[in-house]
Amino acid sequence: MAMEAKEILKAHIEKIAVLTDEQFDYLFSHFKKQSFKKGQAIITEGDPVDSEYFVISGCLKSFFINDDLKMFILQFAMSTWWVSDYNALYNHTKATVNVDCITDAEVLCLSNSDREKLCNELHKVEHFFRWRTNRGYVAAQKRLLSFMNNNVKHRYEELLKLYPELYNMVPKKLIAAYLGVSRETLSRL
Amino acid sequence: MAMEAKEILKAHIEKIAVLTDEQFDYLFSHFKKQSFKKGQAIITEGDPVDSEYFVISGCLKSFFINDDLKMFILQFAMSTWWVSDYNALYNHTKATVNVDCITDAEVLCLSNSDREKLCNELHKVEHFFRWRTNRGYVAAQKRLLSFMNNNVKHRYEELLKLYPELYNMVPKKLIAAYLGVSRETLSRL
DNA sequence: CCACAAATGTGATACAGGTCACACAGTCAC
DNA sequence: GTGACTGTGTGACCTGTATCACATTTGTGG
Repeated sequence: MAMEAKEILKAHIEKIAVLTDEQFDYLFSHFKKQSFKKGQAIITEGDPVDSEYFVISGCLKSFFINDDLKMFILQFAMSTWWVSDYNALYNHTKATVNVDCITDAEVLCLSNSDREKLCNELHKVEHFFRWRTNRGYVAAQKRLLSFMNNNVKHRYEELLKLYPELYNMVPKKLIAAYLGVSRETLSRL
Repeated sequence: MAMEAKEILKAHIEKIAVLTDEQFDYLFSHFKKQSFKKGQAIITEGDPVDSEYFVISGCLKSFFINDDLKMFILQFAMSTWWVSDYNALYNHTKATVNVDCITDAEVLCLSNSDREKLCNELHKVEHFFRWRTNRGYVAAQKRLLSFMNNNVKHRYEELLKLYPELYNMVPKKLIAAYLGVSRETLSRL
């Protein structure tokens, strides 16, 4: 099972940066495997954030709660996705975003300082993380455009086409919180 | 004037990555200075995209036109901002996003292949570009949250607080296109 | 298997923002 | 200066979505 996590991370990184076995083992030695139960919190608003998480199995969400206690979901995270409060992580501030588990989950935890150390020591690792953020940036821009351009129904269908597994895995009210509409409106399709 | 552009880029990069003079000169030799007139297009939908642009002076916008010919602004870009159609640039596809000039502008143009070459040759350059995209990613997430959480008036005030110079520099209908509302609604505050 | 909680569906109503139409001011070319 | 074009304000009306209220279904722990 520990082997499986290692293989998943290795396959994920190899698509972008080819590391020797020693390099990868060294990289991997900085990740801590953690298991969480459904509903458990991983990052809580107001706490300091010092790590990011690579999902092995299960489904997490990162979300924001506003003053009216309304929840907005920034991201669902499934196997091979990375998740954290990146604003807090990069700027060393307290979390404004929460991360918790929609299902039981296994993750690999990497601290910010270890990531920076590894990026500094291994050029190829820095290359990997540059690529990863590039992808995240492009995805965020696309989502922004979809928000401005498309109505709720269109965005809902888009989401389900991209991630059909969400339909059964997560409650509709969370999907509504991702789309930025009320659960009642989503229910009426 | 060519000197000025070089100084602006140098100061911008130095905040993150300390290069020797030779390294910076080498880096800089890959940038092409270009001047554009107000209204001129830099990236046009449907064309291939092979460069990104670092703004020295003036104001650009990147925007998307939907099927109903409605315009949505992804980003305004002023001095020291980077702009391109990053989706097309990274994935070698045709542009779906346009970039043009709101005012006369001077930019430094860097091709995708030169950036990748430089990132590969100089670890510190790769570090710089990783940092840059990290910032863009965090900004995009913040904007997404603001879109979901705040009404138009709030977002308008937020934008003007962050970039007061926009109020006089760009027409209100472009600000409306950035906020994702009609110009009439913006006009009524 | 029961009991309670969570999730989901649906009606009635309110309101923010879209759309269309028109007025008027500012800018620019000639 | 005149005419054309762009930018901006404002009224009237329409529509999508939020909100509140309640009913119904599904899930879960004991």
